[in-house]
Amino acid sequence: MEIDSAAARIREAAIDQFGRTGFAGTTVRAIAARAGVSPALIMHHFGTKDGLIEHCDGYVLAHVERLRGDFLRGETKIDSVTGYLADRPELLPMTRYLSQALMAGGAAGRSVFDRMIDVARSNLETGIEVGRIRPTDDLEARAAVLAAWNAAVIMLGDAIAARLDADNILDPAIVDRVQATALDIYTRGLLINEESPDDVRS
Amino acid sequence: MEIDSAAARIREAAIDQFGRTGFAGTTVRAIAARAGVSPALIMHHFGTKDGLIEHCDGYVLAHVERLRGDFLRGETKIDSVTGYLADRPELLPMTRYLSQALMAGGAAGRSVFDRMIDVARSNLETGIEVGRIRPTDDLEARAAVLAAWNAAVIMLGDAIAARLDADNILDPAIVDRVQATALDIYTRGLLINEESPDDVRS
DNA sequence: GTCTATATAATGATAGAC
DNA sequence: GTCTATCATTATATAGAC
Repeated sequence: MEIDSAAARIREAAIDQFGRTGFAGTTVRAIAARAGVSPALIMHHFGTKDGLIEHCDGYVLAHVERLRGDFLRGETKIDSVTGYLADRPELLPMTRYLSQALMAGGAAGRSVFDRMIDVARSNLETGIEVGRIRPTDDLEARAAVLAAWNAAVIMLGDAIAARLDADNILDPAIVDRVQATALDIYTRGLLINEESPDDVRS
Repeated sequence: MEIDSAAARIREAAIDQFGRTGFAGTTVRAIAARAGVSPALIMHHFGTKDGLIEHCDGYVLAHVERLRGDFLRGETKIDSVTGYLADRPELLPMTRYLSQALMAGGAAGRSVFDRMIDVARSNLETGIEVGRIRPTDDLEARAAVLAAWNAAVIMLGDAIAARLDADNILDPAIVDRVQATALDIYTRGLLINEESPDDVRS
């Protein structure tokens, strides 16, 4: 599929629109209008609306897996998280898309979340082995909670950003503040003595 | 509105169904079938589908505010979080409903999340004053992140529970494990020295 | 209050021209 | 590959009987 072909424009429009208004809340007409094509062309290329969703699922999944692979193989030079995100504007609509997939309980969302837990667990194990992360009795629960916390920042990104006076969660200033806040808690904890956690929960 | 009146049954069915399949993904027919009434009766009582959503928004919001008020006034005797949840089975569908509202970006979801941040901030301030919580340079960011983390456990509850071999996030065993995990990190932190946080993020 | 029947609009999908 | 025109279905919403 070539760059800027009609099919590619449809896919980009679909990822963006599904990410904004959800799967049930997005019509193929809305996607067609945004892509500047007729609704019929979408059916021509993808068969059905579900076919389009499956295609988007696969595309987004492959894209994030590829970025992750590049990073793991050391092929990505990352000076700062902020700069990394700025160089990849497609990540904002894609994170929104994945949030919707996560909530819809569909195959892609569930697969992504399971993968996030696997990755968190694997990183925890490595970190514990080399002595950089505290051991735990319940590794699976810790991996699930950390994966959920990371997903939360994506899913509630717009609400968090709005509260911190920015447009979206990938705004450089917001990324820095959220990152520093999480790192601070991960490094030094939050509570001074071992009281109830209710104090920080709503 | 009396207990078990048709309007009450419609409301319960609506909260449950909206929570499962989202606002756009839920039809008034599906709600009517679940409540055992005709679709027309829903329109009779609530005018439009949006009217029904607004009613549910207000009902859920008022319910959680009331529970919170009871707790703050010391009128709720809580032996354990597990027992508290077991005594209030309506909280499971309501948390699902609020998750959908949060994702849909609607008034209720946004209002709940803003309120969660306010509560987190207020609790942080109190905790810092009395010396039980470490101070921070960026209280607003910390409050937003903690609120998002708490919301995450609700929004991704089903996926977390499935991964930990349970049916839903309010399962007693899961509540205990998730609670213990969060408390552990809040109390003792996660990282042993001050390395990059990338190791625990996906 | 509650129903059946129906109007009206929007949606996913198809047919066929170019 | 891409369109216009249209179908069949489903959705919200209304009318009016009981």
